[in-house]
Amino acid sequence: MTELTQADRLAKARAMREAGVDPFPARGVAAQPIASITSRAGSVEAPGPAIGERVTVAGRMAVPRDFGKLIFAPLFDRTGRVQIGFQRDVLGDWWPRRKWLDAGDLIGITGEVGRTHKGELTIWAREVQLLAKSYAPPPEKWHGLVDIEQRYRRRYVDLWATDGVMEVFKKRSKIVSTIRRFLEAQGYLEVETPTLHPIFGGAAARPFVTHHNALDCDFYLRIAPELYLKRLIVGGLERVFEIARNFRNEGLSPRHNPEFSMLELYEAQADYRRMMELAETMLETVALEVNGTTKVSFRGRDYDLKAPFQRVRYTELFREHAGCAFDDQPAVRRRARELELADPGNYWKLMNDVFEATCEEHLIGPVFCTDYPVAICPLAKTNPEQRQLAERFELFLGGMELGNAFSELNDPEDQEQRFAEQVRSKDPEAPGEVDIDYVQALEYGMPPTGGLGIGIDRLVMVLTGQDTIRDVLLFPAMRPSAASDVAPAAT
RNA sequence: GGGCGCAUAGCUCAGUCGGUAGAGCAACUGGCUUUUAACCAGUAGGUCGUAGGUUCGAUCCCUACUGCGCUCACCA
Repeated sequence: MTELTQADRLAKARAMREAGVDPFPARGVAAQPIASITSRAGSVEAPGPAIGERVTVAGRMAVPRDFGKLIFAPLFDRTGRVQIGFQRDVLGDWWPRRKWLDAGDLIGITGEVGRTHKGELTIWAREVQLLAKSYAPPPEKWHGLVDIEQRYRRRYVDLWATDGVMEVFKKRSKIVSTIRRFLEAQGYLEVETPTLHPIFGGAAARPFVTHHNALDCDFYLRIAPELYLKRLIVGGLERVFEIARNFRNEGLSPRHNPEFSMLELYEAQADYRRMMELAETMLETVALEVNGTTKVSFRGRDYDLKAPFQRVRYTELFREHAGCAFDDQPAVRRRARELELADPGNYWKLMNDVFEATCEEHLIGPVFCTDYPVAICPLAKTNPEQRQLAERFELFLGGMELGNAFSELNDPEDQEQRFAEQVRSKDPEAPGEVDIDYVQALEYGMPPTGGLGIGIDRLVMVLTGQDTIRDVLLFPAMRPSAASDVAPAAT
């Protein structure tokens, strides 16, 4: 036992066992969802069909209000909350056992649906069953869990103790399932590709490294599923998607968690224009499905996810806000010095730093920023009309990158050269060796393909109005708790 | 990694210009059959994050450490 257990609760459990009652019985009760009862009960003026009905509910009991011979206590399950009324004159033999119950206990109640004098919907208990004793007391009833660290560390408490938390995660689940249905309806196949990668690629990020004992070699936790999914396009699956957990060894921020979920999809015969349409239609559909509206409020600003989204060219945005052409090297370098940007040692990286410093704040959106300089797009096809540009876009909302897409580069020779260039750069975020296996896949022929990535966590942030990524992750990354906080080993 | 801030009862917080601490809720005892942050009376509960230092004396002042929050940096 840990310091969370309260002696009086433990003592009650022992008293129960002595009386032949198991505080942790093997089986639960067949209970109806509370919401199914409250929704049928109607109003005080027009009581619905549930009134008078005998029902069984199960859930966690909140703090009881004790009147001596009458006790009221709220009970809640995953669907809702209802008041339970315990009466001495109804409960008979069970009545003395009421003292065994504490706030936070999991109980099952069978009783009649009714109302109090004040009209509150109440289930008047006839049978009470303790389903599991709660040794640790719930958080303070009015303030709830306010310590942010504790909220994340003890999400299992936060989910029911903090208003709105469960709602966010239910919505997250609905967002993901809506995306699956949307893509399946378009003939997409959901696939799973490796998380352990011998070479990291498909994005620019520092990887986590791990070791496989039997093979005695290092693996990287994937930073993106991209290169495996495109192998499947070579394999002829033609339309694939994966909702992949990616791992990037980077700092934490309100927008970054070291492990995060990314939707990536690839479609043969498509290009980045089709990906734009797919992205905006998908977001519009998901918003309507989970929120009933395309309007969202995020970080104090209102947005409309109704398709089509605005489109703006990277190069035009650059000229407008950076004040020079993206390929005017002397001017861009001058601008970078004015902005006091550190020189990354590579012109195109510097140029993109200037872009981020001057343009991203203007990408309120939802907006597609299109036609990136090809030099910063190692996996995207060159625009046939403008050889300096790639067929690529990023989707922004509120200055935050939500998505990234391009017409996939399928020329193996070109791809090999771009990989080789990355390796030469010695950039810690670029792979250390050319992914020959991927180049070989392209040598068999990959059809013209459009690919799209959407950050699921960030999309959930937008659709649920949460400011930080940690509020849409059930268990956000945190430093392991200090030894003193860890429960001592069982004795 | 840098800066700023926080750490006191199970929870939420107050407090001590340096003399080892209080409230509300939760708990416990008693009362109450219509409350909904129930109420009334009483009881109990704290190595004041950890380790040093200054001091007659530290929860308070100083230093370091640990954890967390905000922020900057990092982050396609």
